[in-house]
Amino acid sequence: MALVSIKDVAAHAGVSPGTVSNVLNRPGKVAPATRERVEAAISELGFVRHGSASTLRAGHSRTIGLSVIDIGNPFFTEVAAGVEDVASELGYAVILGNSAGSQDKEDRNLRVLAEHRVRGVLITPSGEDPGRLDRLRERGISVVLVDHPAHRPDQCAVAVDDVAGGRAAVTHLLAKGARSVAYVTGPLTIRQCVERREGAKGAMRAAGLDPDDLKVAEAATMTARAGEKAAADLIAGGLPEAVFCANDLLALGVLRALLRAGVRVPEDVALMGYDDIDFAAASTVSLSSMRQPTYQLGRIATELLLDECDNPDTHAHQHIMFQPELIARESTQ
Amino acid sequence: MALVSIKDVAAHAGVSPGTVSNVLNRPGKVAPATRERVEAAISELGFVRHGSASTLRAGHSRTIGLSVIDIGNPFFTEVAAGVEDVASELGYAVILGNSAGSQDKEDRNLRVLAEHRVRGVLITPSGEDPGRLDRLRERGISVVLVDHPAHRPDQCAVAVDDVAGGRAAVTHLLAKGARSVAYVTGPLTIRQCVERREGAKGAMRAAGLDPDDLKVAEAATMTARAGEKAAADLIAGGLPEAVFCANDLLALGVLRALLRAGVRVPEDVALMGYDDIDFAAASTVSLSSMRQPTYQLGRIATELLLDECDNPDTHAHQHIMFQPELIARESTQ
DNA sequence: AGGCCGGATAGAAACGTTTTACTAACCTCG
DNA sequence: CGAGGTTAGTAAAACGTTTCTATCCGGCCT
Repeated sequence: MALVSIKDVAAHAGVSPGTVSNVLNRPGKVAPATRERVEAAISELGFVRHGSASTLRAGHSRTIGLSVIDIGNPFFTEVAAGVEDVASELGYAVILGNSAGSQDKEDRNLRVLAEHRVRGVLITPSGEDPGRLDRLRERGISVVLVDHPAHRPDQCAVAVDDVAGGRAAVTHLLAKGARSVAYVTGPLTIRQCVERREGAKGAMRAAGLDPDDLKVAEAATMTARAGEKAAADLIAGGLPEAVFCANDLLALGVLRALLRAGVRVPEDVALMGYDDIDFAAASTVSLSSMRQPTYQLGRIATELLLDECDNPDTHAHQHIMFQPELIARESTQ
Repeated sequence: MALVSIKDVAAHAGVSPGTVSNVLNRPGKVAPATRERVEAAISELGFVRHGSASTLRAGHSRTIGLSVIDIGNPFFTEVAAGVEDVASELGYAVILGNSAGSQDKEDRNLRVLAEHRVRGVLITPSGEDPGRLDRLRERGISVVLVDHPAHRPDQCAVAVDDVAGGRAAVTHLLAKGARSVAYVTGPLTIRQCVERREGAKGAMRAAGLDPDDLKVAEAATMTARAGEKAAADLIAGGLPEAVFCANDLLALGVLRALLRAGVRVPEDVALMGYDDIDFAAASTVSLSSMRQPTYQLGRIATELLLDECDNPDTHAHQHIMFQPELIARESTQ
């Protein structure tokens, strides 16, 4: 169990521990001959640097945190893939936190990240409490918001315009002839849900309809199962001509419930999702959706975060806002 | 930036640092009055323990590693959700590694985990080289295999019987009347792909067919896109009466390509996937599949790992093998 | 030739915990 | 009433790095 330390390497190579450290961190500062000797010793002894000791002394780690709302949602999975790719390219480890929509769980996760002295945190916040994130910043942990606009100017954020997305979706539904529209949403504590609703209302207003006629059905979670339940309520309460869902998971659930109830899509009810996850195109009735640059969201957020960490002087905070893209498929033919 | 340390807390509470440490780690060992004083100081000063210092001194961390083959695959996502839930319940952080099917990337990830002195590693190995895992064990890092049988007796593993799964799937296809079967697989470096193929051949043998008549199409990755490509080859080479895919992602791709080519499923070709991801039931033609206890796989593997870490004396290594379950849907009607 | 300079390395301190003696005070009981 | 045991807390060492300062040495300049 007595693992080989930098001292053992030093002894084996006939140099001081400081020199080994230099080989590891500033190879330029050490004479080629010595460097080779040390490198030989390292591989001979199978030395692996003790990350905690390094973090402790250096004051910062090569680890970042990623906190998402639902790791089961392909949207976040794809974000995570982008994050993981960049982090791994730059030698950073990623600690994953799944808030499952609960502020408590998110707080617990952030605490764990703080204890680990992560270099920075990528987060899609579940609520609207910037205070907790400010506390991280006070501790020297950079924060980049993912799929969320910036809370403050001196902060990076990568987002997609959800109001525009909601507007485009419902405009599309109305253009297909629908006069009554329902909005199946996740918890209205989630910003994305609220903004997509505002966009939807805007579209109705623009079409000369009363935005308050948008029938809103709030599901407890943004999952297919919750979508099925919401659709049942919708069916019971009288069906609209079109349904806009806050994400594709909900939409797939709604679709399943509608078809089971003998409702034809899109003939009886037009249906739109959001996110354009891979499975939207493959579903029973292929699903119209709003596409977002998901993988890019993860990549860019991570690049911004690591730039902020590694080049604090030259780093310029950025607020990036992508525009979503409408993908029309069978469900709104 | 000078964060508050255990010494500051000690000074503020009028005790020694050792006592603060005891409050943190063995609250029973310190008198209630003192404990309260220390706890007050902790929250007053906003103290957060420095995980690296703790890891360094204590010799072990409260972090585990999770290395999967493809975080974009809902199968692994669900495993990850199970892992994350258990870890978070027990106060462990999870470092995520995505090997993307590459041994190199997996090696890099394992190295990062070793540097972090993680307590243990959960891994679905991409190849068949137990040596690298043994090296982790030599460094005192427990390893639990996920969705993979044990390499050795003194090791925990949680797996699902892939041979049985392949056999059940093809038996089902043959029972539906198919005489010719194709197997669309991912890289044959992946054990699951090989074993499901063996099961498939076994089913053919049992039905009095020549197992070598199983037409095997190997896709480069286990994604829907690769499945589409494989299906194109299949169509070009003459269609079998049934197609068995090594996972649902491939199957969804095959389905898409077949339908686009005007092939009816299941009338012209019966189709089976594997994993029973949520989207299998929602696809254009709902997909028959082999269900695995995915979330449980993650939960149980993590419980075994943390038991091995926290109770090394009483821990009994276990090799758990689940049986998959056939879910018949439209695609094999 | 003596002083100086700069490059290469050694040596030691420090990072924030945990843990191992160790002490002091108090109790118990013969 | 004192020996022995228990409890509560202290002080100091240790974990494995990084980093700062100091030292050494060879060569160059005047």
